[in-house]
Amino acid sequence: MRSPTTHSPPPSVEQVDTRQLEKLAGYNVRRASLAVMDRFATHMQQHDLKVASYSVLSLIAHNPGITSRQLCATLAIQPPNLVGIINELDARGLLQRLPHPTDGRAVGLHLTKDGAALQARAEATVDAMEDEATQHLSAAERKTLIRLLQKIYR
Amino acid sequence: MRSPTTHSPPPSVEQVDTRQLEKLAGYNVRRASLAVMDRFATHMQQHDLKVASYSVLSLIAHNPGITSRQLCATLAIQPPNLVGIINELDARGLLQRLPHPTDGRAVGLHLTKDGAALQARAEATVDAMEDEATQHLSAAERKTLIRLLQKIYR
DNA sequence: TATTGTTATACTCTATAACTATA
DNA sequence: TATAGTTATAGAGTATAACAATA
Repeated sequence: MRSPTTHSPPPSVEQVDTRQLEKLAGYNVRRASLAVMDRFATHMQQHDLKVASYSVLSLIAHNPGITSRQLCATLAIQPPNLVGIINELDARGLLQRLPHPTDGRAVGLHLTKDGAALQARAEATVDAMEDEATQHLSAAERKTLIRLLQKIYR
Repeated sequence: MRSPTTHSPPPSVEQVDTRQLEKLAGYNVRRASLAVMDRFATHMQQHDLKVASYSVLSLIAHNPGITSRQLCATLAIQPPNLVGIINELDARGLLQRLPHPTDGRAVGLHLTKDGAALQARAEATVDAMEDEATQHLSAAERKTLIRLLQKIYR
């Protein structure tokens, strides 16, 4: 109690009470996302890749011939924001643009030999990082977490 | 190898294979965060609040006299980026800056009557939204999700 | 000497409008 | 008329450096 009789000064806070925010799933998802993205970005530096660049590289690797439009829809990226990513990967000789077999407007994206090699190295880094990020989770918990998250955004 | 005799066209993709990304906890956390933040922003529009503004308002409500520095540390915001948020809430008459009882450099933040009223309304909106966002989750699943997320970012 | 709050500033990420060429 | 890819541009959000006042 802070001096009952004499004119008390405005209160100050020592320990911040965050219970109101921390009981929100949204707040926790947001904080976890910030932590994960930060770790992701740090680990991708060794490959000179941004988080988005890795996602694009990975999707092309597993979907040879994928189009820009498909990448945008899958990753929720706006088309104008994908152009720079693709151009940079192209300039680094990591991917190839080939004419689409049936649609003359579209371009099929493929990894070059260098692109495939970098993608494989980056994927190995990501797998190791994933283990690190979820080191406090059991395999079952990790699986549960992913299942519950997909219930939110799908 | 590029077809020596028949010259086949480059392959195209119909259904995009996202299994490689979706097995990553980080990817799912990120996607869920985007979905949640989008919903949050939409719902806060009716109160003319950004996501960050709501967090600040909520923390002041539950921690009268909290300082800018404490807000920054709690919400992982850089001090220069908090200034604008505080100034706007102040200009709207939602908060009051009172001298800190023991530290002459610091300022204690408090909600005005209007600020407290708006915060209460916004909190009710957030609670309703939280129910909507996790409507596909049982109460137990929601609790589990929060626990697992905190294992990642804490 | 360190810390609180602030200004100025820059960098990244994301969003919108409008064009071109094909369908 | 609609769609794929692109350009230019604007707006958020976030980051660093440096300052005045106070500890």
